[in-house]
Amino acid sequence: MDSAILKKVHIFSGLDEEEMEQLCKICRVKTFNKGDIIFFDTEPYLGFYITITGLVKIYKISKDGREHILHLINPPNTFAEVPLFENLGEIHEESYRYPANAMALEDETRVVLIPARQFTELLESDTKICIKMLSGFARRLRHLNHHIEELTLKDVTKRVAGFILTEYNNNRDPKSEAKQSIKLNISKNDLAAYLGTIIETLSRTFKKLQDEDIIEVEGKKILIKDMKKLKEVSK
Amino acid sequence: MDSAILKKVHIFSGLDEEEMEQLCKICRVKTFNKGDIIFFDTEPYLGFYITITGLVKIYKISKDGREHILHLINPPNTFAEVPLFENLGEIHEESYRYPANAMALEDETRVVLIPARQFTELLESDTKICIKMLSGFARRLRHLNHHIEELTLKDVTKRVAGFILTEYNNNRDPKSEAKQSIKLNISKNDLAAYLGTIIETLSRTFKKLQDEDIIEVEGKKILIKDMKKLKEVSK
DNA sequence: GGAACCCTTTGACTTAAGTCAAAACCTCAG
DNA sequence: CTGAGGTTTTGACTTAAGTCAAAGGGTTCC
Repeated sequence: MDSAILKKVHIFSGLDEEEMEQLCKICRVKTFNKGDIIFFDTEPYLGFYITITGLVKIYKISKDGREHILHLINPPNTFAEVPLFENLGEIHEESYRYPANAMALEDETRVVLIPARQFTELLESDTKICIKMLSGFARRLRHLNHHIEELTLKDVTKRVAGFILTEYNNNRDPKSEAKQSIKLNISKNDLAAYLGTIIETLSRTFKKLQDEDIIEVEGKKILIKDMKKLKEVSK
Repeated sequence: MDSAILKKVHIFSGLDEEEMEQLCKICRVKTFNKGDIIFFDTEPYLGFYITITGLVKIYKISKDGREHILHLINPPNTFAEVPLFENLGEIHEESYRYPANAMALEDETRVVLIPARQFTELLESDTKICIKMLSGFARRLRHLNHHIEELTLKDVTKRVAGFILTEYNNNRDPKSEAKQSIKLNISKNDLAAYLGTIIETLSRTFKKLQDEDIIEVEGKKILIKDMKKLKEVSK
């Protein structure tokens, strides 16, 4: 596989040519279509993944069938690395499983599998990767803490407003000119599961924000009509 | 300070005598009483902490004054290490703050401050510490994921039951003989904040579980009367 | 074009959990 | 012992959000 892609992945950005080549040798590329399962939480752990194109959701299903999305992984990013370090002894045991489910949300979602054993060896020989990995984990921890804060201390309206704002800040949309808008790349059902609610409530919340002239929803496009009010309502 | 204490901390367990001594030189011990603030989220980041004795809560306050507890840190464990790796460039800037508040929950809570700059240098020279640190982060990530799952997919009753069970499994109580019981080391108010609810709801939930003969609450002691039902109700 | 399908919205209803306020309980200092 | 403080429980009420069911709307594929 092409090493140029791996270079874009944060944790590998410090590797030299030789290390890169070694890495390329051990990893396998897979392509998925929308709705395909990358792994279930019942499968033995093989290693972690890197997204190259497309979108991946990491999610759990409750006993009564409700789904909650823990992460949405955009390329180029890693997922399922946590088990690598969790119980250093048990990692090669058959009973060691993935901690959640992963599904491709777009067609042509391409991911790279980095097998656990080989990668661990690479890690042990390179502090730089370790520190990059630590920084990746740190960011994810921050994100999860933020997510918990949102879920426990804020109601759905605040969460929706907050989501629109971070989404807007993350991709100061080059496509839609100077317009203050965002484009959802996931279904509303998935968005609801990510925000810890259900689609009906999400729908009503959008309507409420629309009635108050704060946003305007046209399918997957959300126009921010009153940034000040939106910020106010998200707090 | 005494290096024997630091050795018990997981991430330092692999250090040799010399490294240990170096570490001891740079760190500072502080003692707090119940209710004392260790740091606010408004303070500039100095470094991370290790608990030696006592109990520490890491928490956030919402705009309307509600509190949510992100972690309860028992000795010997670290906290506030995440900022170390988050934005490697900005760490020494004055504007770099702690991400949440930390408060001692018991008298004689002793913690060690490990200053950021010196520790980073140590890290760069030692893969073993890095990997230990990674494993610590991994465990915390797992914990947070689990916490999110609980908060979004389960109601308060299930969360309370789940809390009792994990608490019971974590300290198969040597003090109370063969009895199936746990002892809360935090106030019910704090427990409520940790479970993402409020004290009234927690109180009612305890009562409900009591009425169903599943547990018995006597102040800070909780007796498990029907383990099977408790497990059932936690799912 | 239209049938089949999925995704989303809307409405009516239920329920879990939060709010507010008062009472009960606990414990510790004087 | 007593009273002031905090903590916990209880009760009556409100409300946000979930459930269930039906109707719209848009896409795709023969």
